[in-house]
Amino acid sequence: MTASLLSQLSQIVGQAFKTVGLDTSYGMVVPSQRRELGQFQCNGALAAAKQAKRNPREIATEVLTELEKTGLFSELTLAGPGFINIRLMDDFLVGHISDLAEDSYFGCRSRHMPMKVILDYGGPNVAKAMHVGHLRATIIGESLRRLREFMGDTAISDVHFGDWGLPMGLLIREIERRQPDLPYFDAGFSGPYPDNSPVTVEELQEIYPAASARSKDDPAFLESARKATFELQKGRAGYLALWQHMRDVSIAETRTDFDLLGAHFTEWKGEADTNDHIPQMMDRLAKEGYSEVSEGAVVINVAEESDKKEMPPLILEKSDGAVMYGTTDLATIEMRREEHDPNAILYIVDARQSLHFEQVFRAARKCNSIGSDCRLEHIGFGTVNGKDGKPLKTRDGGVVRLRSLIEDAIGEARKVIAETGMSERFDTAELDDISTKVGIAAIKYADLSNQRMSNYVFDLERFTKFEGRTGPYQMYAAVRIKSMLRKAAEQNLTEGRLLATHDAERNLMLAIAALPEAITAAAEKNAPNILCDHVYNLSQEFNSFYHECPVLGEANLDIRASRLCLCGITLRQMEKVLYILGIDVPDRM
RNA sequence: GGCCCCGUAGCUCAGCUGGAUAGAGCAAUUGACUUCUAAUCAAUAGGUCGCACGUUCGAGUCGUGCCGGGGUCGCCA
Repeated sequence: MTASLLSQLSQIVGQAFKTVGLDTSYGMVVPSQRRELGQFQCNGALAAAKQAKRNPREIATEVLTELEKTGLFSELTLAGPGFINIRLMDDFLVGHISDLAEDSYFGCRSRHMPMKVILDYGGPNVAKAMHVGHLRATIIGESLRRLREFMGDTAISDVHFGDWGLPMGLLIREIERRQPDLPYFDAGFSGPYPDNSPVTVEELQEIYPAASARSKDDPAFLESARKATFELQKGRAGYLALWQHMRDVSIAETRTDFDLLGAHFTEWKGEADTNDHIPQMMDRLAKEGYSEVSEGAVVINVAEESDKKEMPPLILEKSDGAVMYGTTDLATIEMRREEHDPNAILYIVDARQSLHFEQVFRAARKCNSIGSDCRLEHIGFGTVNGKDGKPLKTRDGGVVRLRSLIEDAIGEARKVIAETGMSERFDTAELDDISTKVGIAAIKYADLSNQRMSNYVFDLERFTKFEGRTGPYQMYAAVRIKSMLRKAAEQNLTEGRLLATHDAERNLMLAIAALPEAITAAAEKNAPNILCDHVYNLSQEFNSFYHECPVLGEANLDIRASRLCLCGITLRQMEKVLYILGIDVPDRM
């Protein structure tokens, strides 16, 4: 496996520092901020000077002398207070890219210790249509899952269905209020219950808001819903049967959304799956003295002496006997430990739930629900806002459904595609396919390219402009390569040994070589926007290359074969990174 | 009020462990299509990095304090 270009260079420069009596860590090399001065730079002489109390330029000069001996660099200069600017010999660069071409992971796995990671994202709820709030969780979560797989980790993704709290009681009572004759509410009914759901998912989506509203101005109704929730959790047969129906139709509905967004889950578990585990967990926590009764509820005190902020206890059992999502979250951690023994559990959930997760994580540590070697991390994200800067709403103030968001994007894409005159070239089926891919890519790239924690403005017109920093721009670059390679194949042209004959080629190679650092940084910070930056640079360098360097029409056969090879590796990397971002590239557009 | 997140070009946003002249995209201006897809490329212009102190040879980046926006703070998820 090939080490990344930067790590190789850092090692070489580090060795030079060592030779002149300084620590190798000063040899860290980064891409140059000023391309006209070099391809890479090392600022270590400044830091070393501080430490050794010496003149930085003096140190840099000594290092330069060592580096010149290697014969790997075509240009080495000392600039400013002690910056070392570096340009590589073409052979070195070309050799490195040739090595990468042999590695389907472009050197990204070379220093990574594979681990087992559980990603918890998506988080749809029974009866509620998926809405804007689920967009980021799904897009970011899926991207992080693909990133993990790319790095060689075992990635387990769990949709963690919201199917066990008070909303279930509200639904049961509201349905009973409307259809009291259904057998589910008759405690004496001995079954069997009907095979078909008494409610459709569309009905549920109307019933839930109605029930929720009713609970707010009818305390008796709320009370009865609490009781129903409790009874459901205790296993009342009729309620369970009705719940199962509601859950089934809701899951079926969410699958459509997840399919559209390309989200893949290895597990379709939910809060309810913890129900059998909860009693023994509660027993243990009580017996070992972790939980206590406070104001009629069973809680775990998670405040610590050193806390500057207020830290409310985690409530495991409400005074009415029902459990809460903190309870199921804690139980889920224990069950995941037993089933998977993961190295990390990542929760891709709205940043507003950070307090909740801090409570749960503290409780899990305190109660030894999970080993200290397992990372627990809340990967929060900001809200999706409208043009007014406030969370996105429909015109009449309602919740924006995820489906309509996606459909709007595809519609917008279709419109722009029609304007380009593409309808002349492709048939309806292909146009549909391209519109879908473009629309989804527009949404995803716009979402992922923002820093996770920031809120962003959802502006379809801007996302689908197809100019500049958008998903479609990247797709377009990839499609151009595909088209060229197709033509090359038709003409029986073949790839050949890589050469560097033009700066546009060198710059493209440098962009390709930068992937490992982008992958590492993206994984460390759980930040897909770093990959968006990378693929954007790659597309830009390719487009420059495309304009300046003819490929198929190149007269020199060695250069032509080399350029074909470079196009091939560019496309392979582009498609891989776009795949991690969840973006599919059509063959033509 | 406590705590968390955000504040960078007219707009939308990047900025890695503190380094040279703070970067992209959109919008504006100018050039490049008989040419491998112009959904592209090349160039110009645009800035008191919210404010003030502090640490440092050096701060958008680190520390403290303010200001502005958003979020959150015990039986919803």
